[in-house]
Amino acid sequence: MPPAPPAARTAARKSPARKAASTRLPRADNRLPQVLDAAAALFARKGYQAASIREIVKAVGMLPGSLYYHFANKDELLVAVYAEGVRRISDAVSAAVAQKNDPWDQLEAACVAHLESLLDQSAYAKVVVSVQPVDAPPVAKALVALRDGYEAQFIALMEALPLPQRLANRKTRSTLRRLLLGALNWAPVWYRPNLGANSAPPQRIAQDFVQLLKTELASRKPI
Amino acid sequence: MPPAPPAARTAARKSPARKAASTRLPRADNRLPQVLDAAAALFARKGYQAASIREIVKAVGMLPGSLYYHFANKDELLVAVYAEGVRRISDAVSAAVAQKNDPWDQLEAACVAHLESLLDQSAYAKVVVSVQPVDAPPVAKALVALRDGYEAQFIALMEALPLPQRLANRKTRSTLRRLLLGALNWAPVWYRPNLGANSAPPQRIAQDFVQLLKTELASRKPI
DNA sequence: TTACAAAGCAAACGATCGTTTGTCTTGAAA
DNA sequence: TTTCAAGACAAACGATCGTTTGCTTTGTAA
Repeated sequence: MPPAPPAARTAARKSPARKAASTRLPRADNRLPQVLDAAAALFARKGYQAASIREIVKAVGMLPGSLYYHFANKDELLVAVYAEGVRRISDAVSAAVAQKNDPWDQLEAACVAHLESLLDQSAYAKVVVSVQPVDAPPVAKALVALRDGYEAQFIALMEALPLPQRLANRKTRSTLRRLLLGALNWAPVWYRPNLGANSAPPQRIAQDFVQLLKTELASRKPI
Repeated sequence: MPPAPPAARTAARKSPARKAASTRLPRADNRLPQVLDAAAALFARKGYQAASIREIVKAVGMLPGSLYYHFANKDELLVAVYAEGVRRISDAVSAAVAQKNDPWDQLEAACVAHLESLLDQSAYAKVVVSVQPVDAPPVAKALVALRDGYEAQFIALMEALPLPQRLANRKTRSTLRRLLLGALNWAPVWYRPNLGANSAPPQRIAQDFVQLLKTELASRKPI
C-alpha cells in the first residue's frame, strides 16, 4: 500500500474541528477550553503577534506541538478566540437589551454591556476589538465577517430609535452608530482600571456617551 | 591601552542622537529621513511587530545593521516615528484651526485635519493611532506621553465651545472629547478608500460627526 | 475487558528575528 | 589637500518563532 502524501496526515490531524467521518465523542478531559482561555488572555494583554504559542500552552502545562492537534496554525487559533469573543459579547448585549423596552434604554443597556465586556469581564471580547484583522492577513476576512455579524445588532438598535424627522434617515443612523461604537471601542486605549473612585467605571462611561446623545437627539421637534 | 568595555562602544555608536561632544554636522547624504519614511509606511501598513528591521531597511537599500547607527533598537525607531507623527498631525490640526474663528468651526476643522491625516495623508499619523503603546512595553510610557501631548489641543478646543449651561462643565467636555476622538481614531478600522463615490471621504466623515453633535448641542436653551 | 481514536509528549526542524562586531567608504571641516 | 568622524557595509550571533514528525498515553464505547 503506497503511503499517503505527507499532507494527508497533517490534514487528518487537525480534523477534530471538521467532524468529517468522526464517530467518537471528544474526551471529557481535553484541555481545549483552557487553551482558548489562555490564548484569549494573552492575546488581550500582549497582542496577537507578541503572544507566542509556547507562552500560551505553557499557561496550561501543555507542550507547543500539542496545540496543533486542535488547530491547524496560530491564525486558526485566533479565529476560534475571535468567534468565542463575538459569541460572548453578543450574548451579553442581547441579554441586556432583552430587559428593556424603550429603544433608547435598549441602546444604553447594549452599550453598557458592550463596554463592560470589553473593559472588565471578557478577555475574549477584548481580543475582538484590540486585535485587528490586519494582524493576521490569511484570516483577515474571516475576522471582519465575525465583527460585522456582531455589529448587526447595533444596526438594528439604531433603526429602532425614534429620531426627529430631520434625522430619521439611514445616513444619520449610520453616523450615529459609528460615532458611538467607535468611541466605545477606543475606550480600552485610554481606560485605566483600579483607579478607585477617581475614574468612572465602564458602566458609567457608556451611560455618559449615550445620555449625551439621547438628551440632545431624542425628543426634539423638527426645525 | 586596555580596550574599552563592550558596552562603551555600543553606547558611543548610537550617540549621534545625544549630541554629547559631537562637533561635526550630520552629512547631507545620510538616509535617516528615508529610513523613517519606510518605517512609518510599514508600521502603518503591517503593524509594529510584523514590520521587520530587514524589511524596513530593504526599502531604502540599506543593510539591517546600518540602522543601529541611528537608533539603539527597534523600539527607539518606533518612538522616533511616533514623535514625527505627532508633530505632523499636530501641525496639520493647528494650521486648520488657525483659519477659523468660531469655536465649533475650529473643532470641525481640527477633526477634518485629524481624520484626513489618519486616513489619507500621513503614514506617520496613522502609526500614532494604529500602533498601541502596549506593542512596545519598554517605551510605552513615552508613546503615551506623546499622544497625550497631542490630545491637549483637543482639550483646549473643547474648553472653548459655547455650551448650554447645563452642559458647560469639565466632565461633559471630557465625555464629548472622548466620544469624538474615539470615533475618529476608530475610523481606520472600518474605513475603506478607493470605493469611489460610494463611501464618504475622510473630510465628510469628520464633518458628519461634528455636525451631529453641534446642531444638537450648540444653541440650546437650558431646560 | 478490549479496541481504538482522542489527546498529548518529546524532540527536533528551518526560518526569521533583533542585534553586534569589525571594517571600510566618503563628505566636509580645517 | 589632508584629516576624521559620519555613515554604511559585510557577516555573523544567539534567541525565538511557528510548525512537523513519530511515538505514547488514556478515556471511552462496544
